[in-house]
Amino acid sequence: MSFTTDESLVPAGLRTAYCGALRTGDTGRTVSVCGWVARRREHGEHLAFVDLRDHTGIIQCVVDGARDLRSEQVLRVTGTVRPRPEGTANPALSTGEVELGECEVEVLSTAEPPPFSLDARSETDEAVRLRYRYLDLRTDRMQHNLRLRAQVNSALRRAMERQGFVEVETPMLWTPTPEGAREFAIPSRLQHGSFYVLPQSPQIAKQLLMVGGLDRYYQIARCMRDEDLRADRQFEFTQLDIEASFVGQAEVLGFVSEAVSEAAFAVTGEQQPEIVTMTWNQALDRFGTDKPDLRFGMELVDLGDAVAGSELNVFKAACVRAVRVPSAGEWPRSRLDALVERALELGAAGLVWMRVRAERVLESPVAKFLSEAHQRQIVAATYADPGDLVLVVAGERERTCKVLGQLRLDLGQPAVSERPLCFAWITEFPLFEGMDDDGHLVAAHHPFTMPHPDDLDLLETDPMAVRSQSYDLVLNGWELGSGSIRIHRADIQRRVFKALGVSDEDAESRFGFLLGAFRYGAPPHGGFAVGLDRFVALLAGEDNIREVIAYPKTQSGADLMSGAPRPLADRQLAELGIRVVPTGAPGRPGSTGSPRSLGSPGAAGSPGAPGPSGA
RNA sequence: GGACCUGUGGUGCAGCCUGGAGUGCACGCCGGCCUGUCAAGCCGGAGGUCGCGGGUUCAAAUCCCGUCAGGUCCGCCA
Repeated sequence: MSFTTDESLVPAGLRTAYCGALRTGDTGRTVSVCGWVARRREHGEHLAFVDLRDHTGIIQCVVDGARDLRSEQVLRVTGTVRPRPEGTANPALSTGEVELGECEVEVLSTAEPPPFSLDARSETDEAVRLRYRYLDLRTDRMQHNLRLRAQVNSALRRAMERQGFVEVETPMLWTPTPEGAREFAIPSRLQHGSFYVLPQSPQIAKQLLMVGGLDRYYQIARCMRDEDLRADRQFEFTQLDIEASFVGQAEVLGFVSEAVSEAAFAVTGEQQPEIVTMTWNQALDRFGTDKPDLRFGMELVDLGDAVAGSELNVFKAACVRAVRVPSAGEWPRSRLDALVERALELGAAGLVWMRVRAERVLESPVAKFLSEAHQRQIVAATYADPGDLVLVVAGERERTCKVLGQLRLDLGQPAVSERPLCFAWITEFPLFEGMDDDGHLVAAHHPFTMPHPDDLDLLETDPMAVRSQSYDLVLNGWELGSGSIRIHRADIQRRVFKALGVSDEDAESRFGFLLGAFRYGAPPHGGFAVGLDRFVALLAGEDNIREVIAYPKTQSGADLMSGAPRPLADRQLAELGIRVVPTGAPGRPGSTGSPRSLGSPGAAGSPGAPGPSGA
C-alpha cells in the first residue's frame, strides 16, 4: 500500500528530506522540505501549525506567524526535527511522532483557493475533478492509484524480460483494417484523401514480428478504439501485449500467469495461488458467463435429473437450472416479484422461486405441481437448507445459464475492492459466434485464431461446434484480456476465411501484407493482451478505470481539462485537404459567460454514415 | 441510436412529489480573537442567471416540453 521506494531515495535540489519520511530517528536534524500547504491551524499571531504535503505524506511544521500562508501554496520550509510534546502525537500520520520546529518559510509559489477540497474525506463531482485534474492528481487517491499503476508496469516488464521477451515499439500511425473496432482516422498531409489509423491493437504488427524472428515480443502498448465509452472502457487504453513463437496454449498461459502474478505480488505482497483454468462450456454451466467472479459461491445447479419426469410443462425444457440464494427464504413477495421481472428483462421465459421451509418443504407457486420426490430431489441437488431461496430458470441452455448467471451477480457479487484476487483462465471458446446479416459466420476472437486441433474436421460440416485455441483471462468477474494461438498455415487460414465468407480476393485486399508475409516462413505462434487499465483498477479497488488514468475522457469523449476535441483552424484543415460537413445543428450552445465553461465546442463530427474505413 | 439517474453560492447536500420572497445545513473563502492544534476552536461577514431555452400559472428551483453537460447501462467494443 505504501510506496517505500521514496524513502530510499536521496532528496536533492531545494530539499534535504521528504515530508512523509521524517521519524523520531531524525530528531535534531535541520532539514528543508518542499510541498503544498495541506492545512493550517492558527493560534494567534505567534503560533501556527502548517501541514506540509508532498507525495510521500504530511509533516506538521510549527510556524511563528503564518498570516499570509494559504491552502495549496508551495513552500520550502527549513526547520529542526523534534519530537512532539507529550500527548500531542498524531497516530493518523506516518510522521505523527515528530514535527518541524523553528521553521523558516519560503513561499515558492502562491495559490488561489482550490475549487474543491483535496481532503480524502470530501467527495467531489467527477466533472469538477476532471476539469481541474492537475489538482485532483494531488489527492491521496490519485497519487496512490498512479503509483500503483507504475509498480504494476514495472513488475510486468520484469516478468516479461525474465522470460526472454523483448520490448518492441510498433507504429501509432497504422493502416486501416476493415474489421474490428471503429478506428480513429488520421489524415495524410502529403497524400490528400488518404488516411492512417491509430491501432486498435498491435495485432498484425506483432504477428509480423514473429515472422521477423523476434521470437518473444512484448510491449506496454496504447490502443485506440472509437467505440462508446463505459466505466471500463476509454477511447485509448493500455495493454500488456505479448506474442511468442514455437509455443502452444499452455506456454502462453504460463507467460501471462507469471506476469500478472508478479504484478499482483508487487501490489499486495501476497504470493498468488496457481490460476484456475476452466473451459468456456464449464464457465457457462457453473457461472452462466464467460467471465466468472470466483470470489463467491452460488454456482448454478443443473436440475435436469432432479425434475426428470415432472408433469410441470416449464420443466420439460432443454435446460433446467437453479441458483441457491442463502438465507433469502424470508424475502417478501414484492422482492420475489422484482426478481421475476428482472429475469424476464434478461430474456428468460420466466422464473420460478422456491422458498425452502422447515423439513425442507418447498413453498412455491409451482409446489402443488411437483411431486414430493421431485421436491426432495430439487432440495438435494441445490444443497438448499431451510431459510434459503432457490431460483429456477428453464429454457434453451445458453440463455438459461446467462440469466441465472446475471441473477447470481445481482444477488451475490461483492464490491470490487473485496478480496481475494481470483484469476481464472477460460479456454476453448467457440471459434465462431453466430451469423452476420449476410449469413456469414462471425469470428468470436479474430479471423487468425487457430481452431482446436480435434475440431478441424468440423470446419465445413458443423462450424458452430468448432472450438478455438483462444482463451481469456478473468479477474473477479472482469475480462482482463484475451489471446489465441494463431493460424500460421495457409491451408487452414483459407478454410477459416471460407467459413467466414471471405473470398480469396477479399482476403488479399484486406490482409494482403500479413498473408504475404506468411508465405515466407511463419513460425507457429500465439499471444495475449492484458487490459492494464482494468487490471490496475481492480488492484486499486476502483470500479472505474478513469480512477487509474491520469487524464481520462468523459463518456461523451471530452477531455474536460484541455477542451478536446475542438474544431481545427481553417488553414490546418486546408493543409490536410479536409472539408468539414456541418452536422445540421445550426445553433451552437455558444460561449456562455463562464470562462471555465468548456462545454462542447461544436461537434464537427461525421454524420452517421458508414465511417471512413468502410471501404 | 436507445433507457435511466443527476444538475441549487467555490465544494457537498436538503428544498422539488404537494408552486407562494433564494429558505436551510455542513465545508471552504474573507475579517477579528486565540501559544499545542491536527478536518483546531469562538465571533462576524461576503458569496446565487436554482445548467440553458420555451411553456402552463396571478406566481416556477418546484409542474410540462425541448436542449446541454456529467454518470450508469443497452446497442457497439473482430
